[in-house]
Amino acid sequence: MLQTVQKIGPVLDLFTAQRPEWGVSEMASALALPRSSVHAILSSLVDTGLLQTRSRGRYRIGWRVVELNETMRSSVDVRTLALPTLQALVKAQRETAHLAVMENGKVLYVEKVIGTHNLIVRGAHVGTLRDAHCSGVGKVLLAGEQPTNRHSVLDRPLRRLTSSTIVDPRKLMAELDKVKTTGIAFDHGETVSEVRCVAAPVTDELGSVIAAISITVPITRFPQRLPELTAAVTAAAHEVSQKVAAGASDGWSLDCEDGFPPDDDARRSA
Amino acid sequence: MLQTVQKIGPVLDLFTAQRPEWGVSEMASALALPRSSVHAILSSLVDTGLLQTRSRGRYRIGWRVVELNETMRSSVDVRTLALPTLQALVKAQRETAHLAVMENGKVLYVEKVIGTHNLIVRGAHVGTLRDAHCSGVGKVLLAGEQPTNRHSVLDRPLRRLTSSTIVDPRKLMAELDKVKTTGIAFDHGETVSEVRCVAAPVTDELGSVIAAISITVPITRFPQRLPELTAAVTAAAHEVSQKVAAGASDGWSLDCEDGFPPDDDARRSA
DNA sequence: AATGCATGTTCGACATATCCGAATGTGGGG
DNA sequence: CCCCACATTCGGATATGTCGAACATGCATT
Repeated sequence: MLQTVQKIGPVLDLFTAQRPEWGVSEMASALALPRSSVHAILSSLVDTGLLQTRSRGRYRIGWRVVELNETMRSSVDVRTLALPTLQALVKAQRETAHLAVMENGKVLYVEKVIGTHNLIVRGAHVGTLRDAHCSGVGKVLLAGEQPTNRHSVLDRPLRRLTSSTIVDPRKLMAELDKVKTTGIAFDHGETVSEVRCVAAPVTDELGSVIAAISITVPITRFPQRLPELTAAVTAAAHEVSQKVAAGASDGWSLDCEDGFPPDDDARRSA
Repeated sequence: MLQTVQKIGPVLDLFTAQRPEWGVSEMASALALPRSSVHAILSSLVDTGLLQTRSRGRYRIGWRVVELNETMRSSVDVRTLALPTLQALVKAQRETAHLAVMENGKVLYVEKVIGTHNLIVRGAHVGTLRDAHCSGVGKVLLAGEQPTNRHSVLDRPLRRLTSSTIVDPRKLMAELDKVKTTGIAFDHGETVSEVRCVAAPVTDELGSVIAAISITVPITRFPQRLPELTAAVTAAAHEVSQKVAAGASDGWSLDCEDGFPPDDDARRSA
């Protein structure tokens, strides 16, 4: 493993919406590294385009990220495939829907369609990583993991967020088994007391769980809507799973046409 | 400079919409490197989250990119600020609009709103890098560069795409000066013969050109709409520039609220 | 204006992580 | 069942990153 490359992880972690711009010294003290070392990392990242430096000595995320993000979208991508389904789901149910994937033992929200009915559920922005044990999507994704990977989450202490949060590993394991067999997970206020949610797994052509769809409602509307939401989320998840299995046989074929040569040549300059 | 980090540039370049997935051997031959070296790079990138490996030995772009992209958007970002303006522009003019920035001497399209009127202008996808000398946005961005940086583009041969393409550096330099003074650039079929376009610069609070807005029309509709489009694009560019200058003093302030602790802790696992 | 400080950037010798050929796993097809 | 292609691991020669200290640069204060 290239330890030098691994060093960029903690560096990239520092760039957040709250603090999108960093200087060398600030970052050096944040990472407890010498200024010169941080400078080396940052300037190398600028060179690759992952970072950029508009004003002298101030570093922010670079446009290469936009490029990669777009590449990811236009190749087969759960987000792209799921978005129409999510929108239909939200239109029909009028509640906020999420699409999430597992990222290193945590839940990463990758798409979100806000319900016409309400605007709640802040704190689950696209791009945020959250604990997996206390949400509908989290339990769906955990249930779909190999037992080995489950343990990597279950072995460390489960943080309590509300009185309903499952903090006992044995109880959580039992819950996950139930989710695995029923194909549906609920969040009975395990993250935020007043919020309920229903989640279902998106699978690939081999049946592995690759993502989760959820729909979120305030506790007040939950009981009477439970059956309908469960059906709708399950249906949506199945629909997306089928699209995933169907594969990328869509219209991404021809991109570069007349007047725009392939342009594989020198992108980097002196 | 960390040469090890620089090595990831060419690797990331390989991931395209056409070929979003790579194995070690394919990439080793594409890069003319030993398999073991490529493997080291790839597995390190997986570790940072920039890549992921769903099926064994197959590498694709990782979710970290989504995270960074979203961070970029939610911090002050030309795209976010410009989008409403672009949409209004498109709605009023019914023609396709683009937002582009300069990336290493090339034009990078970062936002695009398709006109209700037509669906032309393929080949300028969000995320694509194009030559700067032959488009409206390119000339606007070049005109806004420091003379030094201008040269890095002007010094290498200017590729001819149509009969109207400016390939003489002296003529281009004159054109850029005109653009600089008038604050508007045109593309008279310099990229694709049948396509005309009007572009204007977006500036930051210091007056530096940081992006360009353009509106694109087929040659048939160009003459009679020229004055109107020029005015509209100029107005839109000014509007976005003011938003940029106004800064991030919007609503990005509070993100994490109850039930969602900051979560700066261990994201990486063993 | 001039001075000082804080921060970004460069340099070079030492320590160490990377490189790459070869050996070892691993999965799929004949 | 065997074989092949590919991904992955291993280890010693060597190129590479590290970090303190010097240098440069921009900003704020006197």
